[in-house]
Amino acid sequence: MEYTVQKLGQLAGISTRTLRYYDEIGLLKPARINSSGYRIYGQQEVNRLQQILFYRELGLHLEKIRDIMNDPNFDSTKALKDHRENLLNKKEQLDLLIVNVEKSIAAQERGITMNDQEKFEGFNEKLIEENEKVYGKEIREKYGEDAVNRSNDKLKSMTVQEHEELTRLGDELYETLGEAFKTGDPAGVLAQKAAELHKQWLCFYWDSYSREAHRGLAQLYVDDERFKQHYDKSQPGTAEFLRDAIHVYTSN
Amino acid sequence: MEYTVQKLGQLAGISTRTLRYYDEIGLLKPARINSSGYRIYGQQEVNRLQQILFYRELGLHLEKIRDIMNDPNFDSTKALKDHRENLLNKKEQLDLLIVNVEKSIAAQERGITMNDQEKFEGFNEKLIEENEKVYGKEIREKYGEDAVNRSNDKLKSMTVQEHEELTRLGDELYETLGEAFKTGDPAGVLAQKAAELHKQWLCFYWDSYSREAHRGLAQLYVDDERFKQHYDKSQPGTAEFLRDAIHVYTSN
DNA sequence: TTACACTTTGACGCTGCGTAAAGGTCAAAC
DNA sequence: GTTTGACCTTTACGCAGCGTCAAAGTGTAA
Repeated sequence: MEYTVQKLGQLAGISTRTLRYYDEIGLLKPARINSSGYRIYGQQEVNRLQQILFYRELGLHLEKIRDIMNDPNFDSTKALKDHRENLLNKKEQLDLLIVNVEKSIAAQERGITMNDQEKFEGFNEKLIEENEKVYGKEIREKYGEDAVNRSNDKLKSMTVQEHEELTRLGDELYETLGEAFKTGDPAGVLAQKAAELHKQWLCFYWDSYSREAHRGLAQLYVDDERFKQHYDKSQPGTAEFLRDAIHVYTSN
Repeated sequence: MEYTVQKLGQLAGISTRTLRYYDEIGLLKPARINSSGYRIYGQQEVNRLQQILFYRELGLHLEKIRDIMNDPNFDSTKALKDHRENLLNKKEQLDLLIVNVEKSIAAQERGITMNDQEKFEGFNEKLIEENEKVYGKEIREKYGEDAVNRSNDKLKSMTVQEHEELTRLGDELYETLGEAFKTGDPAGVLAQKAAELHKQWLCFYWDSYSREAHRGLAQLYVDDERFKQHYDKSQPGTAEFLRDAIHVYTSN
């Protein structure tokens, strides 16, 4: 039985392009070329193609398949075992990924519903009002009217995405800070990471950053009972710890 | 704080090429370009890059990320949920693949160790001897000396790969035949597939195929007790079933 | 001034084909 | 004999996400 590209393609359920490609890379050469240049495949090639597709379904790269099929000395069992290792690694990574994606979804759902634009637009306003009511006076005294106004403007003009990121950053800071606190070392890697995150978080509100202002705010967190309560919520002493970490951070 | 490509790359742990690519596709544009054409990134870009890398780690395509980040109305929770679906599908496929790879490894290990070339080289000889001893006389009588010799030559010159394929084909035939037998219909899809597999299996031994010879062999399977025992091993009546299936197969 | 590290744009390469484009071939129908 | 229409051929771009030259300009320290 002899086959042209299309017939063989139909038999095997693959495209003619695939067959020409396999010829090109030397994976499956036709039995012969007829006088018009047509590729002609025979029974052996059908068998070989079956074997190729078998390995392909197992997810092996074509180059690997070619190695296996061209060299009879090639240890195909070992190749399959290696391949299984790869797949298991992939699976592990994939599982991790899925867990992370689910965490992210949960984090987003714990927060605001992001696509509810109406609610959101009101939300920023409310956040500012709240801010004003609670901390407005002190901050205005400490940093001046202009800075606070600029900060509020920045908050108002924030997009949903930026706001989402801010929330995420806040969460990450909170978590990192919690971990860092357990180490007890404000100069440690984790604590310094927390300080860096805090800086980034700040940069959402401030249009200019200075070490002094950063330190000052850190001190405020300790001095002001309301800030302190926020940070000490789960682990008392966290506000002081953050201040110390920021102190170290701003000294470098 | 301002960053050039390399500084930002080091900060984020990515290459400068990646940053230029992200600029090119409009995913992350620098804050400004300096007089010499250098890309200069600011704090906002660092934040945005963090967000980008966050999504990238979750395995989202850059285009998707761009959509999410550029359009504040974009429902990122939905995007993540879609993405989770994709990942779960991938996981399912991957699990299937792993099972198949493991099956294949087991199948290979049930058979001969393929990379033991020495053993194998002897193996073909022994297979022929065995063949000769058991069936040689009848087959020679039925099909003539030449055909048998050609068949034996073919067997001897077989590569490890071809032999492996032959074994696999035999296994597949055996399984398919078992399934087909349960249906009880020699003209059914499964039985016809078994007949086709049997033909392919034959083509390893025969250098020319004819329907008549195929039928003749099928009849031999029923008439000869030793062949019959081989096929009837697990389900009595299989030899007759195969003969009937081949009869139908060779009539089309 | 020279060396050296850094930057730019431009372009090819990787996998496994899909998808034209531009042109020959073959069998059947007119 | 010719015209369809279904085949076949080679050539080549496109895809994702960069890695990796190459050629040429820029910044800075010795």
